[in-house]
Formats: sequence, C-alpha cells, structure tokens
Amino acid sequence: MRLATWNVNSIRARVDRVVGFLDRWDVDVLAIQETKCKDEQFPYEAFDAAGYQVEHVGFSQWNGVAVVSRVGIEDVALAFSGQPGFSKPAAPAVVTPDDGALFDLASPAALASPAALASPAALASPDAAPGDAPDALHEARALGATCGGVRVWSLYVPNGRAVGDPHYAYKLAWLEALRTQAAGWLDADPDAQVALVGDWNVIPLDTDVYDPAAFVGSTHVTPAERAAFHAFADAGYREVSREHLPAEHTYTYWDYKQLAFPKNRGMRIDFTWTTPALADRVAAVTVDREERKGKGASDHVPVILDLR
DNA sequence: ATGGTTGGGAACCAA
Repeated sequence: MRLATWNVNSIRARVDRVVGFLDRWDVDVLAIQETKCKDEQFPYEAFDAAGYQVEHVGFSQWNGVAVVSRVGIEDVALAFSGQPGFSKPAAPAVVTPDDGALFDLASPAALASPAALASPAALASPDAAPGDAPDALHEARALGATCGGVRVWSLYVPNGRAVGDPHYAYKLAWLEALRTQAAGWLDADPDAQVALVGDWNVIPLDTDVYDPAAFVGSTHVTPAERAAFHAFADAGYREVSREHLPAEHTYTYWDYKQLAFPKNRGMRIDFTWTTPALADRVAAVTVDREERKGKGASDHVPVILDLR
C-alpha cells in the first residue's frame, strides 16, 4: 500500500495537480492539509472520477483537512477526542449549544473565552462524526479514517504565529492533547496500525532548516515545540521519514517569497509518526520535490510512504 | 521576485 501526505494550500486551486499526483504515484491513500474550503466547496467530483473516496472537514476558508482513499474509508472522525480549540483573549462570552446560535467558526462570536482553552469545555467531543454540527470550539485540523487497515490521521498542527502569542500556547496544547490520545491508542493495542501524518509546523532539528540563524526567536524551533514533537517518540511512535530519508537538506516546504525554492532555502515540517507495527512495514519514504516546481505549486511537497 | 481567500479593498493568514 502507498500512503502519502501533502499540505496543498487550497484544494480548489490545486485539484488538477493533486489528482495528477495520485495517478503518477499510484497512491492508495492521501492525507491532505489546508484545503481552505468548506465541505460543500470541496471538489469531490474530480476524486470520484479518479476512483477515490473522500472524507473532508472544513468550516471556513482556513485550515481544512481530508483523507482520500481507493482502499476503503471507514470510522471517520472529524476531530480527535480532546482536540483543543482556539480562542482570542478578547473574545466575547462562551458560545454554548444552549445559546441556540448557529455555529460559524469564521465568526468571532463563535469563539470561546480564554479560559476555555484549558478547560474541559474546550475539548471537542469524542468521535465527532460526519453530519455532526461543527462545535464552536475546535478548528478543522484533524481527520481520522481507517483505510486498508491503517488508521490514518490527517493533521494540520497550529502555526503558533509568534512565541508568546496566544496561538503559540494553543499550538503546544494541541500537540500535547494529540500525544495523549495517540499514546492511548497504542496502549489499547500494541499492534495498532496508526499513522499520524501531515504538517506538524515544527522544525525538529537544526539540520531541518536552511539556516537556523534565520529562526532565532521564531516559532517552529523553540525547545517547547521540539519537546512537544519528540514526545510522540516517548509515547512509542516512530517518525519513519527520519528513518528513511537523508538527514541533511531534506526539506518539505519552501516559502513562496524571495526565490526560496531555487535557492533551496527550505524547511522540513511535514512528518509521518507511526506505531511500531506500522513502522516495521515501511519499505521506503520519498519526498516528491518535483511538486514544488512549475506554475501553481503548493509551498509544501508530498511525503510518500511505501508499506509492505 | 509570494500566494490563496474573501469580497469587490485591503486584510488576514501562512513559515
């Protein structure tokens, strides 16, 4: 089986490229991040015509994640249990179902109070399912689905924006909540086949960026973010791209600005954490750098896992 | 030498 992950930076702007990628690589399952659309705007037809089923969650023009599969797609979750939401410090009162309001995550009124970030009330309900109303307290950053016997999570970790920004605390809380769930899945079944793939928005090592000096004081490289990332190893998971790709100058993202790609000023932020049983099945990992070339490229490129 | 989205400008977001 071939499993890939790709932050496409708008599925509507990139649909031909993505379908072309599936065909060229003979991909079975693709986890997509940053679809930048609502469910009703997703170009399902193009994937259906190519023989793929799609599960997507998107509440607005921001975020949005999907899993597409031609080997079945079952037990879909539109959030992980305990997935935190984001709230601005100056946001109005908590919106609860009792308010009877229509939940619109694009609306500031739908954002919860700052206290909600750390409170149980901020947690997405377990097993959020297709057709459920989006709760006002989480963003479309995680979608889980079982495809061909593998539990695939398409993940778009919050950016963090700046060290000390409320989005930075949100990022750390989000990673910690995911690690807690992931540890539980493995504890419950030591033979579990789970893949946590996507845009982690963390640069784990100085060798994962073109110039560490350019990131002094920035997000993505702080000890707290790196610890939150490596905590998945403590939970028993393995980052299999690290095991199969060159240690140096293996990048998955290049900024659109200032000729970053031609100068190879890139960074490695897209990763594939898997349970041990699944890690043992990984025969090869590839970064398709060609997808950064040409007109209409995403700023990220796909990472492809070949499973025995 | 940035691009996508919304909205029909300029602002927001992205690493």
